Amino acid sequence: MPGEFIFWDGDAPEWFYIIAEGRVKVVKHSSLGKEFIIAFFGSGEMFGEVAVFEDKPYPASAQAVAETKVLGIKREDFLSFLAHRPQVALRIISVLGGRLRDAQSRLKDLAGERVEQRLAQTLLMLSAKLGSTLPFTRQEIADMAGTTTETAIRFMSRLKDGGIIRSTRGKIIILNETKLRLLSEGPPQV
Amino acid sequence: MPGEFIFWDGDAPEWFYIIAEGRVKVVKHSSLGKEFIIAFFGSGEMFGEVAVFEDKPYPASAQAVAETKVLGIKREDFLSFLAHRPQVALRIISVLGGRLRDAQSRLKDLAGERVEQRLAQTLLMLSAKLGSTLPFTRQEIADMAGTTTETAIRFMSRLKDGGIIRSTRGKIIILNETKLRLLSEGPPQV
DNA sequence: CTGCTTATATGAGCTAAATCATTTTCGGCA
DNA sequence: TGCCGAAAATGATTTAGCTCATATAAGCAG
Repeated sequence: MPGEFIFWDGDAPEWFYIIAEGRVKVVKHSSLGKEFIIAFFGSGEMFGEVAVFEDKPYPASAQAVAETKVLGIKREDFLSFLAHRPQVALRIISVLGGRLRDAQSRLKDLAGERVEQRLAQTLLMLSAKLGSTLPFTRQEIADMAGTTTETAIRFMSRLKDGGIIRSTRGKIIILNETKLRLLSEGPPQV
Repeated sequence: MPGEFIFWDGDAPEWFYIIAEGRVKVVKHSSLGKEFIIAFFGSGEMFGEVAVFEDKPYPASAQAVAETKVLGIKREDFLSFLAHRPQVALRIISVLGGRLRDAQSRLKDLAGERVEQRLAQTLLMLSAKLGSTLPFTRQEIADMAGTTTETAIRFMSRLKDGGIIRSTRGKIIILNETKLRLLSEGPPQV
């Protein structure tokens, strides 16, 4: 069900999940309860692996966004399966590597770039994954970029005025990826 | 040699590295050239894996900090070695998982916590890895926490006054981890 | 159609932290 | 021993973006 939690930050990692259908967001909360969206996952993607492979509590919570069906695999079953399937293991290494790369790139952005660029980056990242129509509210975008809803709204309004995006409630359509990329690359250099 | 680069952001990933001796930092630069330190690695640790497993350019640069000896393994050699060593592959999955967990936790901090907490977090993370004596300048700490040198210095001065740390040039000794942990967990809740 | 909820929009301060500027301290080395 | 470059310290000022407050609009249920 939408809004339903699949696991909570801190739970013991019994299961490892693959999404059969629907969409899941993985979130962490700051000390003041502010939500930060680590990632969205869709059909065919796995999540909860970090906890499973390390046998430590889930480091974040997973929440269904749409009507979602997930496939849960028991930790031990999966590990023993993997032990005899080096090719699958390599595949997983590659997926983890990709996620690590993403995370590190976002780290740099959060640490060193300003909100506008982070927001632009976030939109680009999403469009690379999902295409030019993004089913997200400004609030969700803000929670991914590490800013506030108001700031995200203001930025998006400017993008709209500039003809870079179009949008309806809860949906953003990217019209001009090139311009967006320019914005993401820094202040209009003098 | 100290300062020497082992690879640069954007290079093709020929090699995968293990540190025989010394210390290496992995850094990324923001659009304005500001440095962000993704991680420090010491003896026995591997780096450069992300690029190797995905066969994409290195997403960051690696720079020797001290006199350092690294062991380079050719990408293909390592991959074919792994294909027959599921146990090693599992081990690598676990290392990557740990790094991903770290990165995501830092993401949340950068997005949602204030500098003081991020700095405290950074010190705690380092001390968990290296013990209570940390061989870093305030500048390096700042570059890891995503803040400025001045802000890091001011914070450290306060920690010193509070008896939480002691320090000599280029070195920080944590005296009271408990208090530091309190600081990292948020504003002195009312 | 009518109301109700949630998203989007916009203005006006306010504040944490960056920036800029100077000064002091430290440690290695000529 | 005294000099020099890097690290640390500290003050003054500025500003990006957060907060708070209020308003409009869009979708959905009854």
